[in-house]
Parts: sequence; structure tokens; C-alpha cells
Amino acid sequence: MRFAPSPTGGLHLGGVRTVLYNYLFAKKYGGDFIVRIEDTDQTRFVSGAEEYIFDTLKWCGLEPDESVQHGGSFGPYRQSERKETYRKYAEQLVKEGFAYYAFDTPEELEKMRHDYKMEHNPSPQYDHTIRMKMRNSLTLSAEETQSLLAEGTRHVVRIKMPEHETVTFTDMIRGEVSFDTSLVDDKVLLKADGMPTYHLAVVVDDYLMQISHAFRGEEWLPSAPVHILLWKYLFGLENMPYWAHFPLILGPSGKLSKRDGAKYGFPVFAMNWADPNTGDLTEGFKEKGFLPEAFINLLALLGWNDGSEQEVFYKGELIEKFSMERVHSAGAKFDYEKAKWFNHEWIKRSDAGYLKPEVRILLEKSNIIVTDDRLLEKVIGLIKDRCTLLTDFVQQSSFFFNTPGSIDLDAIKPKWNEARQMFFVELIRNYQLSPDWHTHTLENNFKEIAAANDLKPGDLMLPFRIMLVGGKFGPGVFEIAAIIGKDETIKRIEHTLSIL
RNA sequence: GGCCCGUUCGUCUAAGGGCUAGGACACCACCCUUUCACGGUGGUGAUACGGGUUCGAAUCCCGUACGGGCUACCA
Repeated sequence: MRFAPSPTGGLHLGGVRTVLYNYLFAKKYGGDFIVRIEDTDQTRFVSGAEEYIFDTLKWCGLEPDESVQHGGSFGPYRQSERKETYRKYAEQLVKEGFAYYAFDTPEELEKMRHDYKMEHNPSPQYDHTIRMKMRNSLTLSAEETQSLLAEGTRHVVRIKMPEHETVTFTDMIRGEVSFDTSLVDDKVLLKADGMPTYHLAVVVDDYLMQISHAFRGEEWLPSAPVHILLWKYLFGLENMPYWAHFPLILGPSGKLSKRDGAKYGFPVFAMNWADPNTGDLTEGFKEKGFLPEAFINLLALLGWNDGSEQEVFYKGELIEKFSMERVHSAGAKFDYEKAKWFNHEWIKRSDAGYLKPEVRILLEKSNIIVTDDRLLEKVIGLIKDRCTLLTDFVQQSSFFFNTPGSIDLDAIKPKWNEARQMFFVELIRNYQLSPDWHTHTLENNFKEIAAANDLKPGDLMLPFRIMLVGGKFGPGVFEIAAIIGKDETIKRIEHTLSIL
């Protein structure tokens, strides 16, 4: 099993789902999950991106068995460090007539694309119809080729696609897929800078690293015939890994992109990603307040299900139940509302102790320092049902620890009167003298005073809540009062009374 | 344009020839709740279209339409 990301930016939903499925499949069958860094494009190097990938995997709980960071006996796991191994295979292909040297400059290629551009063929390819009109070892004499090579002329190695062959392979998700090779272009295998392209590297490395199953996104399907042919030429089809091409995760319009997230207001990356070149920060699911368990869960169900109506799965269950046969073949549009539902479910099911460390960090960021550990846990237990995102805990719990900064007076004023004012004055006196401070006592006393004054408790509870909480939300009022204590409760009532 | 992949409620999906096409999210209503949630009950809502094959098609085949991907010395 392998996952082979290119470290050029943040890891988005589709990428993480690919890792997930790779991981689940590997773990299910006792295989190794290996992560190889595909960094053959030096122009796209982004500092910090590789580390970001591993940080993301760690957060998701999808630790590789072999990788740059985890070691393994098939290294190096960074393609840039394997540069020397690829040339040999490219030369072998040329020698055997499956590939050729091409000396065309970027300008010449551009000219070709321009000259052959027709209405019926808007994007001409470097293929069997064109290659004999270009500058390569097929059109040049052996001597010319040799001397160009000897002079160190910049050149690439291209695969020579056969003219009329049908390449067929079995995709684990789609079944048999076939291609007419005359319609595929002569892809570059080895670039002028000596680095391989993805096409060569993926085949060579999958062979050398003894990869048994190779899963990737559907966007790779069109180049599959190139890879199949390379396997046939280099290592034999019988040694080729099993392939699976996952359907794409779609945004509101086409393949999900970073742009979609910014445009429609939902995260696309797993964790915050700060582009070192532009300085742009893209918010991640982690920072948005998602639990890794929920993130994994929602991704797993985006294109897969176990056939039952179960939707919430632990990682262990996913490993146990995952199967390629049940991966959908159609693309799935990402629904942020449903994603939030998954997180809410996970928060509800997590116990307060588990949530505590994260919540504490969030509270500290809002300058709420909680020293009483048991209190924090109790509060979390009381409010977690109403928190969809981890970040919701701040608003839902701040009033337990700090006096509310603002009071929603508009919710009280319209029905406020002398009688109610008097009620609260009496309530303060009563609570002041109350020998104990428990939820039930507080509620009973509250109702007795109301009854004695011929007032309906229901009309008084909302104002009371606003005084303690600041707004119309939160758990039972008397529980809140019980937790914040006598002094604080009275102080808050007095404060609101004074500004009404 | 060419090639490849795909098409069940708005969204994620179940139903691999035989039922009123099931569930979940979202939405609406009601119940519970003297706030907001949680929870509960119910509701709106789908097999893209046209042909076959078959006693019988969401399911198999063909065509059309639509959607997506690819078409770089990027992955």
C-alpha cells in the first residue's frame, strides 16, 4: 500500500481520504502503509509542506509504517533522493525501442502546439502523428543524436506510445478499463534536469518498493495506460500492483479546490496551512474545531459505506469493515453541514475528560484560565450536547468562569416591571441567607418566592438566565447558579438590576 | 474538440431482476424542555431521457443528454 503525496501545499480533503482508504486497506489486511514523497518537480518546492503532511497524518491518527520520518528498508522515501535510479530505466527503454530522446526546446513545443492547433483539435499532443515532425532520436540520425547527447544538449526521454494497441487493466473500483494507445501522447519520462516525471518514478518506485496495491485519485485514470505500458516494458505485467482510482471529492463546482473553501466558508485542508510564499493562511478542520475521529469518520463515509445504516464508526471499526468493493464509483460532493453533524455526534459521544485538554486550550486562547479541573470537566459534560464544533465550548462555557461581558437587556426589558424587580430583590435576600447552595434548594426557593408574590416562575426564569448567562442559551439556570456559587450569583443579579 | 470515468431525494447514500425505492444531513411541523440544545414523532423530497432484453428493470444492453476528470519537461 502506498500514499504518495507531492509536498506542494496543504493536504486537502481528497488527499486525506486517499490516505485514509490506503491506510484502512493496509491495516485490514495486515499490510504496511507507506508514504513516499513525490518531489520530482523542483520548481514547485514549498518549504514546510512535507512536514505539514506528516503533522496532518499524525493528527488524523494515520501513522505510516514506512516513510521519510518512520524509516523502513525500501528507502529513500523521497524521490528527489532517488534521482540516480531513474535514468538507468529510461536508458533501458530507449535502448529497447520503447522510448526516445527528444531535443525540442520549450519554444519549439509551443510552436508545435500553436501550428497544429485546429478547430477539431484544440490541444495537439506530442504523439505518433506529430513525433516524426519533431527533433528527436527518431527523426535524427544516430550520429546526430549521439553528438547532441555528447555535447550535453538539454533533452528529455519520451515514451513511444504504440500506434494501435488496446491497453486494458482491471481497476478495483471500476472493473475493466481500456484505452487505445494511439490516442495517448508520448509522455515525458525523464526531464531535462535529470529528474523523472511522475510517470516513470511511480512505476520504478512501486516496483523497487514492492508495492502491492496502488490507490490514487480518479484524475490519474487517463495516464494509467502509460503506467501499464511501463510496467510491461520494465518489470512485467505480472508484477504490477493492483490499481484503484478513487472518485473525486467535488466542491460546489467541480473538483474540490482550496478556492471553494474560501468562497463558500468551509475548510478544505486538514489543518491550518500558511503558504510561505504568499503568506496566505488557509484554515483547517482541526483549527475550525473538528475532532480527528470525526474528520476521519466523515471522510470515510464520503464515497464508502459498510452496507448497513451505521454512520458513526471508530477507526478500529473502519479498519474491520472497510472494503474496496463498497467504495463508490461516482464523485461525491462535499457537504459541510453533514460534516458538522459528524463532529457534533463525536462530541456528544466523547466523555468530558477526553475533551478537556482541547477545550482548556481553546478557553486559554480566549483568556479564560480554569484552575479547577473537576469543575471544567463538569461544565464540559453539561454543555457538550450543544456544541457542534470544539470552538463552541468557549461561548457555551465562558459564563461559568467569567462574569458575562454583555447582558441581553432587550430580552428582559419589554416585560419588566416593579413586581419583577421586587422579586429579584427578595431572591437576593433569600439566597443570601440560604444555608445550602444546591440546585434543588435554589429552584425550590425561587418558586416559593414567586408563588408568594403571585408571579409565574416561567416569567422570571428567562430574566434570571439572562442575568447569569448574558443571553438566551446554556444549561438549566439553577445548575448554573449552583456551579458559579452564591457570591457570583448575587453579584450578577445585582449588576443587571442596576443597569435595567 | 479528443479520450476516460460517472449519473437514485438539494447533499451523502441503501436496494448487486421481484415490495408503498430504505436511511442520514439539511428543511418544515408537532412532542419533550419554564432558555438554547439533546431526544422523540411525523412530513416535503429521487431512480436524467429514449429504446431494447425480460412475465417483471433503479438494477442488464444500446443510444442521447448532462456532470466530472485528463489532454505540461505538475503531481
